[in-house]
Amino acid sequence: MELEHSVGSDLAGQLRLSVVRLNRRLRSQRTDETVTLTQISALATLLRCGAMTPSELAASERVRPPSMTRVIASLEEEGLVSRRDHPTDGRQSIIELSPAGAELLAAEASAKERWLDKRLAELTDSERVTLARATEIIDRMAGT
Amino acid sequence: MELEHSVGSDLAGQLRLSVVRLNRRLRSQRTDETVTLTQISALATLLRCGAMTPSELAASERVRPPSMTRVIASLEEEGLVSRRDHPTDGRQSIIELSPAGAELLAAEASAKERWLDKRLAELTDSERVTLARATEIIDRMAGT
DNA sequence: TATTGTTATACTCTATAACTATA
DNA sequence: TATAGTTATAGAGTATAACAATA
Repeated sequence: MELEHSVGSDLAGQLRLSVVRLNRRLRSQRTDETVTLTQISALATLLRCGAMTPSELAASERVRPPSMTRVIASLEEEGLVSRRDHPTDGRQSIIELSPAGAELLAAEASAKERWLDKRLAELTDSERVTLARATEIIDRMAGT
Repeated sequence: MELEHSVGSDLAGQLRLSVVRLNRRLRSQRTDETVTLTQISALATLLRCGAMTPSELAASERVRPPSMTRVIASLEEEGLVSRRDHPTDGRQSIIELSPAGAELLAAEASAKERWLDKRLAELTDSERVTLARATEIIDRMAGT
């Protein structure tokens, strides 16, 4: 009983390792070269929530402002976001998804030749439903 | 219909972002200081599969040998694993979970004060079951 | 004086390439 | 010559601390 509990039902530990290892796989399998997962995540937030300031984007992505400064700089270089002045506050600026950024996100969503898509295609409908529900729960837990 | 499909059913994209963001949270919320998630993952593999060579451990963890060299070196420094000579091949060595490493894993599993445990405690039983099933599916997909 | 954002710097995690030791 | 492992080096991703500009 005690043993079973400590070995078999450590959901936090299991989930933690699963996430760490799948994250590793996702990053290593990525051969795209143009954008990183971190950049895609920021672009997806801009698509979902609309234009916002760097600080707001950092808060949405749960990273610190200096980290987001670097992500935004790389996205600007590649033309995937654009920056405009804040209408009333000279310190702030507004980061907006560019048409190229929106196109890239759409292409990502329809590119079905990637590693994860292939693995998902091998699952049953029921398993995919479970994963879809899990992503909702995870997003809620992570505050995204 | 088309819009709904492209926005609502990109399971790969949703899962990818959920994993990237939860991984970020897990690493940033970690205040332990003694071991990293990467180290815990390696220790957990040694517990589950038993002693093995550095190459085998790298393959199990799906990282390259030089990456595992560094993980093992840090675990050795902290006394969480021990190394012994391979009985027949002078090139190889055997990495084994030490009693301190096993203790640390047990302590991790029973430390219920951490961020993820608190988030999980706020969920319903049904949601936790969904996550438990999802971890199994993910582990199968990631080949672990 | 407080806030927004950036720059400087450092650490973790991971990779590839080159090297050493042994088979 | 091939294999196991390490060392050297680099890049992504993130952080804290210090600074600049504006409020």
